[in-house]
Amino acid sequence: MSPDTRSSDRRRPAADSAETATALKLFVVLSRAATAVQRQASDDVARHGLTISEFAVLEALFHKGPLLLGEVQRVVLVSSGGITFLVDRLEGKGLVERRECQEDRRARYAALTRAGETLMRRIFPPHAARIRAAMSALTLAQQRELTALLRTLGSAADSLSG
Amino acid sequence: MSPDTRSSDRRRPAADSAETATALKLFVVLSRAATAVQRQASDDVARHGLTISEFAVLEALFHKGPLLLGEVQRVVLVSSGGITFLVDRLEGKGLVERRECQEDRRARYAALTRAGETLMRRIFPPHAARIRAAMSALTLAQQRELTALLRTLGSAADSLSG
DNA sequence: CCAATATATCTCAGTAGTAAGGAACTTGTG
DNA sequence: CACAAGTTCCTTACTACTGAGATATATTGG
Repeated sequence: MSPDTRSSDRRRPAADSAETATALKLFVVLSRAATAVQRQASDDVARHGLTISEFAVLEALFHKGPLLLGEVQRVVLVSSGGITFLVDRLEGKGLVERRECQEDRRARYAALTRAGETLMRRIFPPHAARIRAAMSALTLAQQRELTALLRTLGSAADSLSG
Repeated sequence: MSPDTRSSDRRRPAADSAETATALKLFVVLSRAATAVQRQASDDVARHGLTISEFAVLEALFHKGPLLLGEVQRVVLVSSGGITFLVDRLEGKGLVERRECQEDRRARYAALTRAGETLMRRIFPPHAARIRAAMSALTLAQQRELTALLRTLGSAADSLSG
């Protein structure tokens, strides 16, 4: 597509290896930054006996109301077996309940129980504040720029896999 | 420190919530981008029967030579039990071997075997090319900028945990 | 030198997840 | 209608870890 890549029999090894080195460095830094920020989130929710994935389910239901399990799965990005397991656990903790779906009897809703709703009202704001604190080494403008770059990168990488 | 945060009794809720929303969005986009890129890497090394973590160990030894297990652990960022398990597996595959350390008999080196060296010579270049492809939605300049922002973010978030 | 502490690896039990396949149900087609 | 194909969730078996504690060795201060 771009003029730089139209020919393949005359390569420029030096430029190629500079590109490779840049990409590899980015890969490492991206993984570490994500891990570091996730650890902040994880430490925070662990104080309430929750994992990040459990919290992500609660957060989706908190902000969007009852969702079909498949919808939750798409938000949380976990396998189908994983979402069953997650909702089982949250049901065991009394924070979430399954409800029937009239229109499609294969499907089930997940919904916050009253206890789940109460818990989220209490712990979501400080959790959000902790995420904000973790990001606060960057200015708002930098955070927006970073978000834009990561969105481009993420959707391009996603589309490579299907 | 900064002029905006010197006072705590007069807040600006609107600005606070804009900051929170930006930070939360960044958190989601960061996690997804990292997952998407890691999936590319993972799919690539899976063709050779390796996990990302196994490949990371091989790569460290390939580029730096024999390393103490603790040093490998710091590079790959897994628990102490995890590094033992990883090196066990790679030893089982004949790609890595443990060696004694004269100066400190508690410690052990991990080193590539000849088979490990051969394998890495063969699979590292196409792996690097795949990472480069996954990043190629961004220009080189954007990749460098992204790296700089992520480095800032990552080390700040790290220092919050100790 | 001895005791206390620190360090490096390993062991073991437990956990969060995946992947593949199956049961129940729905939808589309002849 | 009847049947094939698709979907929604669940089950099962497995995997890659983590975290706490054990073991062996090293270091430090008295």
